[in-house]
Amino acid sequence: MSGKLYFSLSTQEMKEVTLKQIAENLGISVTTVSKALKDYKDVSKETKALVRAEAKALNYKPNVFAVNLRTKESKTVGLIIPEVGQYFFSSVINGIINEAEKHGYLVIILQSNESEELERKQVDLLLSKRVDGIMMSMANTTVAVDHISGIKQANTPLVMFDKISKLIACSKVVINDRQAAYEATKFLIDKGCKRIAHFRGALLPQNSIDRFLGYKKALEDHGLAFDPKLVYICEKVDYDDGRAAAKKLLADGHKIDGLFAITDMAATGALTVFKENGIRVPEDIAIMGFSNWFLSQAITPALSTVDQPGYIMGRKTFKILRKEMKAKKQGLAFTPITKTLETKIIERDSTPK
Amino acid sequence: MSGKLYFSLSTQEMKEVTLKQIAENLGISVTTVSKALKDYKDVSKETKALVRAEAKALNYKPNVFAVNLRTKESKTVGLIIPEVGQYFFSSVINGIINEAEKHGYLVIILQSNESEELERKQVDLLLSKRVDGIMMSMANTTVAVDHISGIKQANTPLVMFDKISKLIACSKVVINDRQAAYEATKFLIDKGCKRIAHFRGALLPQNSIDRFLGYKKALEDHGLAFDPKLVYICEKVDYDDGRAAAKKLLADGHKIDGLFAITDMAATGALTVFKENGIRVPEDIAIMGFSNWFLSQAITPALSTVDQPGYIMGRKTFKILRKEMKAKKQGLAFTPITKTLETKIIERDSTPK
DNA sequence: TTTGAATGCGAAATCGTTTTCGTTTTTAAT
DNA sequence: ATTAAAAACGAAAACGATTTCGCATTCAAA
Repeated sequence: MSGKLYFSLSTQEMKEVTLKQIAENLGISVTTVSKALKDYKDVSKETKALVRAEAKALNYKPNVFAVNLRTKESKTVGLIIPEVGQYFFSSVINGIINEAEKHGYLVIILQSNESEELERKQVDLLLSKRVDGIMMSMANTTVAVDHISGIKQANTPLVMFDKISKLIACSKVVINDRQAAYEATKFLIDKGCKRIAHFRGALLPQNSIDRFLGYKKALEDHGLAFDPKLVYICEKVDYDDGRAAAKKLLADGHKIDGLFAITDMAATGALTVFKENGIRVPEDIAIMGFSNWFLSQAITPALSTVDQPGYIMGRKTFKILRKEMKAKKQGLAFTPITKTLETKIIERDSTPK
Repeated sequence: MSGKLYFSLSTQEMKEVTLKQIAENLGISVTTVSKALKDYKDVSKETKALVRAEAKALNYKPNVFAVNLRTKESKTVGLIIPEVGQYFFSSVINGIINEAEKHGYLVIILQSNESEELERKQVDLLLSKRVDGIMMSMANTTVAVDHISGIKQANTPLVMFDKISKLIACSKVVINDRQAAYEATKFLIDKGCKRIAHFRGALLPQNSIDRFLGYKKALEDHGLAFDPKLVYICEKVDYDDGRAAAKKLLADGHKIDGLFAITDMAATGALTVFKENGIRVPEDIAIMGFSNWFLSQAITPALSTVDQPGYIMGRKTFKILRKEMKAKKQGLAFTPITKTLETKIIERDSTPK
């Protein structure tokens, strides 16, 4: 496999193929070459054919850097999420990437790791990269949102999803967290639960608040007393948080017969703790999760939960962003759209039949 | 909140701040402004201060499109993986993004969905976007690899990880799948297993082959007969595949006392099927998974497995890519590096003590 | 044959930075 | 006062594509 056997130009000396190159080869102007490739009507059929053939022969690829500069767009969009590793977000990413690719857009992904400071940096980064649009779901810790309104001020299309801020006037794709939580809690009540605990998320994010409010309202609407002592906070809403909260609940000596956890992960954590303590699920305590995480059916007992359509949310988010980018390009005004996606209760074995 | 209360320029009329703008305001040349901002030594302290102040005042941000065109680099790298949703890959992504951001690089993520055709398109896309480098893990179905060697031919730095091809001369970050599988199997043997089944991955990917070979070798080295009938294929190596394979194994009537599955997901699927059929784990059948997926400790019994360091793999992958990008920039030659990461056995409850 | 409109092509200006070379000015040395 | 060296600045040419004009042809109609 000696290198000498192969025809190869040193990478140093091989020049990129440019419009100029093609023009020279054909003895015509760069202008005409450009127009021919873009199918302008003031170029003859014959010339077009010639140019295309030559372009193909030389394997011409337009220099995006130059195109970007001229057209002022990059066909690239940015996405800021708290964490790639959270299953819900990875399914959103999935939807976004697939939809974006379909329309020739590439996606730059950044994660805030739930930090407002990082989130700010990332907005700056994306803006300075001059992406054509930004999609984001806020970090839990974000309180001030001026960096987000900064996106709009920079005249960059923006769509928020899942963790949104009511203070920002932009398009949004969400679920009705309050209603979904209400229904999940009501589902437990309908199954006969009388004392239902809630593992909520951090204090700040809107959906954490909304799910809590839905839970509370459901209790009140059905004649059950709301007891703030039965509400535990899961900062990171993950498995370990769920375990910790469950241990605390047990240590506090509260007698409950139902639990509504803000995520399937937290619910799973609680489930294992209950099992370890000889508490039967669903006989002693019924559990409702939230998200329909793909493995909630794999644990024992399989988790009843609320289906939160991440993939669809991702696709919808990009679709709306694209609308806004299009409008901007055409100099048209764009009125923000808010899309609320449907959720539905998934009944499995962690709630009584 | 009437708009009239605010000072605001219509987005149409507000011009971007450019070097020219600053130069005019200060009555100096664009050249000097550019140099001042880049801290050239042939600009006086005073002028630099002036320029910086003005730049700050106008909130000047360099136009990356122009910078890209001049410098021929985008400070953006591409990443192609089979699926974002697979936990192992999402932890790799995590490592890559964090490391990249640290050095001012942004990451464009594309997923092949295990399709060679898509993978080809994506390589093309990334190349035409002129990313500074590419990181990739191959799709299961990829056989021809000319599109991958095309990356090197385009003189674009490339690092492959996890699912690599031996046919490509590029840097690689991997684990020793064969050895890890050998150790996992040996672990089962040491626990007393005599008839060990293997749920392998698809036929093509190298790591699927290697894990199978490690399994086989371990059997042979320890006086156990290798029985091809005990090897089942899990095409997508996920939960459902694991369930399907386990059902098939049971239906085939094979008596086994151990199972080594190619992923924790497949192992979990098998585990649930065994439990459903009254088979005790680990008493009747011991199970070893692979990857140390974060929830393998949440299922019952907690899964013994092989820890595969995804996050570290991601970081290392980007680090090597950066070395290569640096070398290219300086016109230096670069010799591909292959880094093999350590794995380790994690003992939990799906194997006997 | 002349006029008018099509039709086909290209020169040149942009997009906003970077960088190479000069040119000018200042400073230090003789 | 003269000269050499150093310091500070700018003109202009890239980078590669897009697009607006204007200038030639060609062709059909009168």
